[in-house]
Amino acid sequence: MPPRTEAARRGDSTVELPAEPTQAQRFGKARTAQSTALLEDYAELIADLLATGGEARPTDIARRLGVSHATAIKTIARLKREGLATARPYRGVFLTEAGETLAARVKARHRLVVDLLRAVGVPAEAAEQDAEGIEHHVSDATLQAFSRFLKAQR
Amino acid sequence: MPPRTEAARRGDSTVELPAEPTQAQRFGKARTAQSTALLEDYAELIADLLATGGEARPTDIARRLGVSHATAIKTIARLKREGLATARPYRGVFLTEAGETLAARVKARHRLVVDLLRAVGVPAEAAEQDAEGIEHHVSDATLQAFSRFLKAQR
DNA sequence: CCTAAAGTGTAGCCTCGACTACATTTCCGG
DNA sequence: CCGGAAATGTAGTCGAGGCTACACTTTAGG
Repeated sequence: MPPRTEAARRGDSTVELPAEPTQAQRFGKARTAQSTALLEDYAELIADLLATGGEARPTDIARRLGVSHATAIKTIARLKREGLATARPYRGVFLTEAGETLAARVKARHRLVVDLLRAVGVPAEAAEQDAEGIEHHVSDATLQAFSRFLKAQR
Repeated sequence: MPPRTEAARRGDSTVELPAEPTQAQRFGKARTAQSTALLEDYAELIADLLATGGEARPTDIARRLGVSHATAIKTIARLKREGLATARPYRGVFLTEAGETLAARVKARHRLVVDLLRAVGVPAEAAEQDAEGIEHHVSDATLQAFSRFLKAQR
């Protein structure tokens, strides 16, 4: 039936491990998180630009994220498709209710992650850098734990 | 020259923020980390399969990661291109020296991340789940901080 | 007021990572 | 010893997220 691999033919153990659908699910979730990560970053950045500068222009967004303006515009189109932002040609980008909510949640989460990293002794610059990647993979349960931990520290 | 956006025309602040190439770099790094994440997962899993079962077959890898076997095979091809693994048709997958090294590093990092999450009070299941996504974004500096923190705790 | 520069948008191309569908190889069991 | 099931490999497609190149608006400033 199934071909044996070289290793198996060499006479190695070939112990039968009990199924791991769990691990598959974990990887799947991590992959999914990845797909929403970009939208979260955009929402957060747009909210920030609107708050501090009053306007969110594709070029500014592109510069802040380090991508070309064309890429930014395409992603903004995706934000619109997902109902997170509105934008009319040559008139800047704005967030919908849903977009604002997401941005607020993402911002709070970012701060919490950075604070926790700092609390366990991670240097400031590394904390900021790593948080950028980490934040998108932190579940609510973990977030709550972070919050509790920080409260206990102080 | 530059068109003003709707918000700016509405008379909002438009404060001039001093450049942020820093943020762009951070996002860029986070994106790069993402591209190596998959290879790290594969290397770690292959090492695990070889250690516990003596063989690493594309189908097993696919099942453990929750993807189709075609996807697994394509990624294995990429591992070969990157010099991390070797594999001959119908003969199983093996790691090169570089692949083994990577796998060992990834495995140690994974454990450290999980341990730290547990140490700050994250429930076991959430820690395992989140670590799967987080681990790929943890820098060496952060890793060292984690290690120090855990040592101090005990 | 009218032009040119900056910003905006569009089109086309690339790679990755995932999929389905189909072809090929291996080797177990009758 | 050979037929078929399971594993393996190949081809083609898709969307996301990048890019460059080119076309079109807008508006500051002479």
